[in-house]
Amino acid sequence: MKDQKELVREINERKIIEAAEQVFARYGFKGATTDQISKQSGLPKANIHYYFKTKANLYHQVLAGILNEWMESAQAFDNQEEPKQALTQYVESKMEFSRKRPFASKVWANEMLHGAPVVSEFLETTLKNWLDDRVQVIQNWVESGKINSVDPMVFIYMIWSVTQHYADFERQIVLLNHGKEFTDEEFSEKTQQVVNLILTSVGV
Amino acid sequence: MKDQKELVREINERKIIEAAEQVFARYGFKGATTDQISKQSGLPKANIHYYFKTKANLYHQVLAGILNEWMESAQAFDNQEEPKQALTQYVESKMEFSRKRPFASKVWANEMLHGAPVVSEFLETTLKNWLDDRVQVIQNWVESGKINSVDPMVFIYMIWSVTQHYADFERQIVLLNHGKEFTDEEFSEKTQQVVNLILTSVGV
DNA sequence: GTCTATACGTTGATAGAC
DNA sequence: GTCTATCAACGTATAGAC
Repeated sequence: MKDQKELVREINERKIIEAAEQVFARYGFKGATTDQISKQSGLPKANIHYYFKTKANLYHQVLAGILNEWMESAQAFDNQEEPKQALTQYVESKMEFSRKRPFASKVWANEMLHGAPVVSEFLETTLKNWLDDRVQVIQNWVESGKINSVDPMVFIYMIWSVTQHYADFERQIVLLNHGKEFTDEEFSEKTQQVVNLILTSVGV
Repeated sequence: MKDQKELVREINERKIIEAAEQVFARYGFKGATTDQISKQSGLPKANIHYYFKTKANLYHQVLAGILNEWMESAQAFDNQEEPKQALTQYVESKMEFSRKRPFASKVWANEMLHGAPVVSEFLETTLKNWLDDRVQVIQNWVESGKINSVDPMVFIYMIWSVTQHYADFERQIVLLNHGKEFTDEEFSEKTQQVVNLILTSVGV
């Protein structure tokens, strides 16, 4: 059984991580201040340090949570055998992630942009392994004539960049759309367009 | 005639702007320090302030330079009438920009990621106008049956995101490539793959 | 576990000699 | 125009009362 203190700890840690993710997304690691995170979370600044010791450690934990979600969405690639179904499901899953978790995507993009100082090891191991498997899947599709001949890495990077663009460059997209955000319906239409472009690009 | 002092000023301002672009790309606006910029430029810190007054002003000027280049590369879209030539030239031009000016691309991406606090006005005016014209060109291609039916904005965002990915996510790409950077030849092959995918995606 | 007050380091910016 | 020395502001982190 969890006692009350553990429960309080869990709730507060979650509040702080959610607040931190937003503030890191908006201002970057250095640009974010513990004061902003405390105000966003509704808890006093000293408590941030009580629960997470340092700002750097808090950032690590925010990224760890994002990595988990990243890998979950990656599994959408595997639930189908045929390229059309697998790719459709994967692209839709990536677009949904951009829609639902724009802060997470931005924190990730920011980390990459600045040289992945924290997640390098994850990229070289877990993600590299995931990628090698997927490259093989795509290679098999090519060899069995199910999709056009294509460099699998270039193709995967296209999927990543196009889908993540809707989160990371959200502000640019809004400003180029008369300052209006997409409705759910509009975003759903954009998603279908993206799926079509990606499927067509490899002849599916 | 320029006297010697003006010449010194020009040379030093250029040195500082180039240094600043690199440091801002690596660490973001807040993460970059004037001390790092001074060391990178080879000039003492006080001179940064002598020439540019404030760090914020220096950042503005770095972005202004990038905007100019952005628009220049944008013109590659107009030099050809037919979709195949126009798109090929534009995508190659964007890929070349990512290759030659990765720091510029990263500073731009960082600015977008954090809500475009400095370049919002440019986006809403100059870039919006450019975009509207290009949307019309693509719409005409669709209506004359030269390319598949497609949402022009989705298509343009695909071109932007895919090409810029090679600069902005450079570190991720290197880490997923056994830590090896692309040679010029490899990058040229990737460029051709990207061109093919984008042309094929709209049936060209 | 919560929170106020504060110490300490870092960094943007300037003064003033050359 | 150049550069060293220094200041003032800010932000992380902690001490210690409750």
